[in-house]
Amino acid sequence: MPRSFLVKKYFSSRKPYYRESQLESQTAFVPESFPRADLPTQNNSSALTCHPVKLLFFSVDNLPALPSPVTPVSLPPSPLGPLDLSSSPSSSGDEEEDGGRTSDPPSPDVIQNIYHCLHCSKTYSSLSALSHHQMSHHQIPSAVPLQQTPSLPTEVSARPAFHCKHCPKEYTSLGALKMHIRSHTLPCVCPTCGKAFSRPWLLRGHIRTHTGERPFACQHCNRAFADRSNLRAHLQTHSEVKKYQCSSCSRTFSRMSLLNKHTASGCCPAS
DNA sequence: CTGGGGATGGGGCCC
DNA sequence: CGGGCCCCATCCCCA
Repeated sequence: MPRSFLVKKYFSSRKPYYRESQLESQTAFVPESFPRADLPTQNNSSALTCHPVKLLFFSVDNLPALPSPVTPVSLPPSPLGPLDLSSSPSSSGDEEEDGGRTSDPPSPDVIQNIYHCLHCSKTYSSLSALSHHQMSHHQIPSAVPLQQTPSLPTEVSARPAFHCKHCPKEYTSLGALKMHIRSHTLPCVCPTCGKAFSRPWLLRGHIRTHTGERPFACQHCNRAFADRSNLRAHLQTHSEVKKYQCSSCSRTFSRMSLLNKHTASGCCPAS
């Protein structure tokens, strides 16, 4: 479980999948505990919900163990009220992908106008707003890795570089960057427990943990798994010679992690 | 401590 | 270009 992660508010607008154009962020988030009954909207949870909701940051300390619908933790009321992370002085648009989040969860108090433009004195309440604003400075070499803009238009660079405004990562294609940004925005929200995911299929996999569905069956035994990767890992246990082999003692392991542990434990001091 | 299962994240590729 | 899927990797927990 991630040390900390974002929780988005769940809104049941029954949108099949994340479609930015059709969503508007609704709001009211219900911090964990996801008392669905208390949700501002009638939840209809059958459909996978995947939309760009605005989120709140919670540190692990505040979070309930999300995967389990239980453990309601009483989160501190959001200092943001109806969160409006993405709107800000000059932010028009541009909130699609981020809704104002950052990869490293800022403390909740970070939410007021605390995003300062390094190029001028303006401050914004959301990263997206700041980013949007900073576009106007994009001629200036960015001093911070916050831009999502291709660093090329004016200055030529050998290859395009699309920077994530939430973290230092950069990509050579806009598509890759957009995909990455979803890991910050987590647009896909589980209607059952409220947990948010970056991609619809991740959410689907998660939903199986609620439904108990296990579509991936092992042909060698009667076990079944909810995730193909786990089945694959399981299949290794049926194999005499496993996929991961210690280069020193030739012992094989079903998982890389087991081989790593083995190596770390001292079998292979050399490697 | 080791091995295995459960859950999840992310890049890449294909359609 | 975006959605969906594959594959790989990792972390946590439990027997």
